[in-house]
Amino acid sequence: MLVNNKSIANLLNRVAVAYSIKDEKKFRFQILAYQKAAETISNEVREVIDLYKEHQLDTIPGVGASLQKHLEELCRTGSVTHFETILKDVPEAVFPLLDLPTIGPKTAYKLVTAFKLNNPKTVLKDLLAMGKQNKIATLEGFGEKSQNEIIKTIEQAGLTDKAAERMTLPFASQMADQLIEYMRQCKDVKEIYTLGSLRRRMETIGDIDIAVATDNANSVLNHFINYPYKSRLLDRGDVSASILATNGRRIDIKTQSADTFGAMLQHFTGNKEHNVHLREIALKKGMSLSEKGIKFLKTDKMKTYKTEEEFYAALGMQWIPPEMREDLGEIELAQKHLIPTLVELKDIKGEFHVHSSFNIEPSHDLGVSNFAIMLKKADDLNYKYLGFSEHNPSVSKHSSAEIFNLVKKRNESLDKSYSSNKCVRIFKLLETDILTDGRLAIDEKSLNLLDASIVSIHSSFNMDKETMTNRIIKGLSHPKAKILAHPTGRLINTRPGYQADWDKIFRFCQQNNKALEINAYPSRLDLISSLVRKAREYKLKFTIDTDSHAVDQMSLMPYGVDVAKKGWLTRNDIINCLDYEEVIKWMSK
DNA sequence: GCCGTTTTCGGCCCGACTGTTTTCAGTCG
Repeated sequence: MLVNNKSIANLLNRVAVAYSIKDEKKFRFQILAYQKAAETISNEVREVIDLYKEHQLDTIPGVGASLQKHLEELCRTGSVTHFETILKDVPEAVFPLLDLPTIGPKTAYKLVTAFKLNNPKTVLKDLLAMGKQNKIATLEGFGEKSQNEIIKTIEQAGLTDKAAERMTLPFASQMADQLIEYMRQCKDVKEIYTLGSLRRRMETIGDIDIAVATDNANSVLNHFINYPYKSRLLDRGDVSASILATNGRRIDIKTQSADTFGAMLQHFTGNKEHNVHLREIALKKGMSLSEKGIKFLKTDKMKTYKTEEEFYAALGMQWIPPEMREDLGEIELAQKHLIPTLVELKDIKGEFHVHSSFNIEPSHDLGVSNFAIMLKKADDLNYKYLGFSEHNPSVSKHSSAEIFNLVKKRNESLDKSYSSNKCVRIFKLLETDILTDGRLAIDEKSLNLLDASIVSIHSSFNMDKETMTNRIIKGLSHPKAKILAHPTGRLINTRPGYQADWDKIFRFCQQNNKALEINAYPSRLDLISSLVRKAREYKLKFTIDTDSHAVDQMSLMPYGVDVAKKGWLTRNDIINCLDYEEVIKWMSK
């Protein structure tokens, strides 16, 4: 098998599923351990195979002596005897069923064995046929309702392949904003927040989760289930409900009274690992945590919390920003009261990556808005400066003298725009391609017309890791190259990023005063936050840019700030939190 | 199977909701 982190995480999860089917009670803690290791590995920036080669497997949290041995075997031979022994009792056809909501390991196993569904490729279709023949309802533990539910989910899964993909953060945010606006029409809604991955500002979102503080849950839930963009009701209880929106996305709502709202927000914001870790710490202090509050085990008394600040304080901790709640060390920092003051949108004083409509005859797409409009927008955003980074003039269509003249003309036009505006300072930049051999697409003479250049990869994504690493480093080596734009090249739901040795690149950036871009464009959100955290360890500088090709896209800056916060950055880490003069100084260093 | 500022052994998070049940199992977050 392919030994990349994604496939390893998948394998560990399958073993956990097999343990659940075998004997959930007996293997309860193995299951947890395997799931936790899978989660850690899927979020690990370093490839397990590389860690194996460097004898660093013991540095993965949640991987102990036992799993370490198994991973070594996996890296060495491509399979693990122990895993295969466990998995051989579980038919392959079980796994596709697990993607359906409400179907877990036990249910999937019962269905697959009862109907002898042995083909994982057709299992969904085969099970649907069984349902249509009314055969599921006759199985023990199943009935009419569960049969109908299974039929419905399989039919919908077949129809909406797209729904399986996660939403980008900006898409999910807008969807949530629309719902929140609707919910505010209900007079019983006192406070309303997003929860879960959306509140943690994950780069991609599965479901929308919403919390409401209210004294009348019934009224709020009634309002909710009548949402105009509802396609179907999924659950409706006394305090929570779920609907499917017309775009196929699930929306969950939870309600709680205002005096216990802090515990509620806390409970549904952190990821699983954050919450489990917190509750373990609480137990040692004789406290049991839930969405209702904190129960003190000695007295069996429950204390409620209006705010998250009070809740964390009760645990002897500083409040933790939602973006950080992933159990990546933030709990330990909060115990020591060392949580960093994360960057905020208001700290942003400009940006360096917008594409105007000035026809520089570029290698890639031109923007659609002119200098004046973009400068006006920058002023509206209270920016002090704006960096124009059109793509370099196409190399194949121009001589180097023509390129020089095009850049010069662009600069003159920018000077004119500035003299008629004078509010927002201008940086004369370009987004210059790093060619396959690592050279920059335009020559020295043209580069010297610029204050600095953004550099990026726009071709030959499929190089091997070492070649790509050297290509990027060579591209960044030019003194004018100051910022590596959308560093990994990934496009969410479209293509993964290219392979590169990030440690090597980060070390180079650290030694040569180069910045990494956090690109706020919705399908990019790149550098990704896990790598931002890693780069932060090298004390690197970052820029946050929108990569706007139209003036309205300049409003996407908050999503870049979200990624920066998820990467634990403060305003001191970010170039576009500097004043104009300081940026000039940084560029000339 | 993991892990340690009360432990290298003995712990390991908590509740809502549904469906098929007559007191609970499975799933989800």
